[in-house]
Amino acid sequence: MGIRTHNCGELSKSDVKKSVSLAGWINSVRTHGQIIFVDLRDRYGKTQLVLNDESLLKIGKTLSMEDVISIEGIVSPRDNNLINPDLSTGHIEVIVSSIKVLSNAKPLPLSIHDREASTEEHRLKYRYLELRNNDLQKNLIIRHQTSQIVREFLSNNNFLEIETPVLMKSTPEGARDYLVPSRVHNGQFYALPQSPQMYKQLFMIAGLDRYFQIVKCFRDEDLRSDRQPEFTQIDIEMSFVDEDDVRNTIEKLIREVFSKVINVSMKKPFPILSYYDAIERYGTDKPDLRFGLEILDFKDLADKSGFNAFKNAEDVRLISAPNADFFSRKVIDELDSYAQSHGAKGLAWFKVKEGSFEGGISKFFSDDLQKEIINQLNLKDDTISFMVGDKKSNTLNVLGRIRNLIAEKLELKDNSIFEPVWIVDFPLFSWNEDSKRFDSVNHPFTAPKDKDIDKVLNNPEEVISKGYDIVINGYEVAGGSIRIYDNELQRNIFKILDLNDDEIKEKFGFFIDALKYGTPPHGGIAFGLDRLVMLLSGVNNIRDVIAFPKTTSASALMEEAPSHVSKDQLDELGIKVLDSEKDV
RNA sequence: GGGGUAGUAGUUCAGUUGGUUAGAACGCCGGCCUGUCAAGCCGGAGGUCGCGGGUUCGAGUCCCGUCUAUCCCGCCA
Repeated sequence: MGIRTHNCGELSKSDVKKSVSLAGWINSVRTHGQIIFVDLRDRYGKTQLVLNDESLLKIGKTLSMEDVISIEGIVSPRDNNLINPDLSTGHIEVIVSSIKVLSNAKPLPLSIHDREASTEEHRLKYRYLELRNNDLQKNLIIRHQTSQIVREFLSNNNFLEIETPVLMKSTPEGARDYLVPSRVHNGQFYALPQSPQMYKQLFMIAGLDRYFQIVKCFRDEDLRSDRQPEFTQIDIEMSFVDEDDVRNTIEKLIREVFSKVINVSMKKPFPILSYYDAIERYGTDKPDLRFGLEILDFKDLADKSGFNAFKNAEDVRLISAPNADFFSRKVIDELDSYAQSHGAKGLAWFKVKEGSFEGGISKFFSDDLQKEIINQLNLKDDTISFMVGDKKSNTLNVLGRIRNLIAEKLELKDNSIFEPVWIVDFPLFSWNEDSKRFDSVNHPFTAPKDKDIDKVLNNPEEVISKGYDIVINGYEVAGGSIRIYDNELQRNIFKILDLNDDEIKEKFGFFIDALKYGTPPHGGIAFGLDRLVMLLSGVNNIRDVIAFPKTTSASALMEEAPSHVSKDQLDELGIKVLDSEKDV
């Protein structure tokens, strides 16, 4: 017999009397003198071993948690009253005939079965131990399945998976680049890709027609619970398509993934919301549609009240939430300070009870005005309304955030529900007040709507783009656009972005050239695979779907990267480190 | 760069208005135990209270600084 004939999750009643060998980790040992029970664990499950022979008992007593052993034995049925319904193998146990300790384990620096019970610092330092945890393994399995289904679906639809360079040219647009020094060309640097954007468009120019890649991307910016310095994109590009073609293909892909990975069927077709409407109704371009709580315009009604702070404000918005009694003074204060931390001067409120206002700023509204408001905004009894008065961009932004916080507190965010929505009609440019010039909202290769092409040079702020994002439960899961395939239009876009001819040539020369030699209309999209897997796994932290994640300060605690390097290495690269305490 | 939270045994935590020898659970080591399944019972070992300074007769506890992790703002086309 080999080290193992079966794994620890597959033996059942039908295997009774079989002679088997198993191997795995000791999950627990229960000694009873003349009989010892051992739970043996591997990725597939747990199997109960029974030791009841003199020589085996002696070894059994020396076993401790996480030792690795192999055994040989006979599968035996359990009596009805001894069945463990919590185990897939709970109807049987293996009567051990021989046992071999393959490897002893020292006491572990963290608890494998209770991930919450350890600090993140420990979990990341001993990640290989944390990865023994069942939940974490489940997430990685979901990630694997997702990749597999994406590959299968796209391959079946004529997409080619093609690799692109990891060492590429630095283009100081957008995020900060990770740089790699060149030994051969001292003083020069490669950059790690923030995304393979230009390469995939070049594939279309090359006539490869449909491309995809599951690919690492790198951005040297500060991190968040859903951001890592290196992350994975499902990168997709197609030729001879318009926005509908891309959206239809991608919707099919998303439906396939959710249905095959977690058996969820999504609505058909996905709703489409314009950027403008998303901001007006939800205060964000990535709205969570699992709940309503839409933001309402309150300016005209507020002006009729005696509340001067609102009369002086450019804009007043209101959001109404159910379950008024839940909102105690304490909860309201918490929401208020959250609003203020995001730039609101304050968060006004009143409750609606039996047809009239109560608490907060109620006294500034006459009885007649209260009735008018309740009717016009359709405010229900037993609700609470929150209001912010400020510049329009602020009222919407703050209430958009308050909307999410309220939904969390009222537990309206059900992780088993998935509400996808396309966000479209983004502006092409946004004015950057700091640098006094226009930036691309998406990236500089995004095409404007055909009807807006004439406005590009004269009224850039009015131009709408052919961009689209897919948002699920408030997460931006994918974003993309139809690209510019006209050399002249691309040059004009660069002009609006305030890049002069020399800069264009220096940064994008090869790309502008490529557009001259016959470029098909094309467009694509890129998914954040990590965020997609977060949704599928029902976790809200990106580290839970990555095998070896970095910390918030972009360190790898296990292998201690980044690290100092030897002077010889630096000399070869022509690099001198300034103000460093240790150069090794 | 800014703000919040956390750091005490191998692990997770408790530790009162500053006061004797810093406790508990799990794990580890030893013993008992033939039906447990997070087994149970008895005993034992195990501590630079993140690090550095200060106040004090006396600091895990108060003050200052610093490091690390985490959440958020800025940032992330």
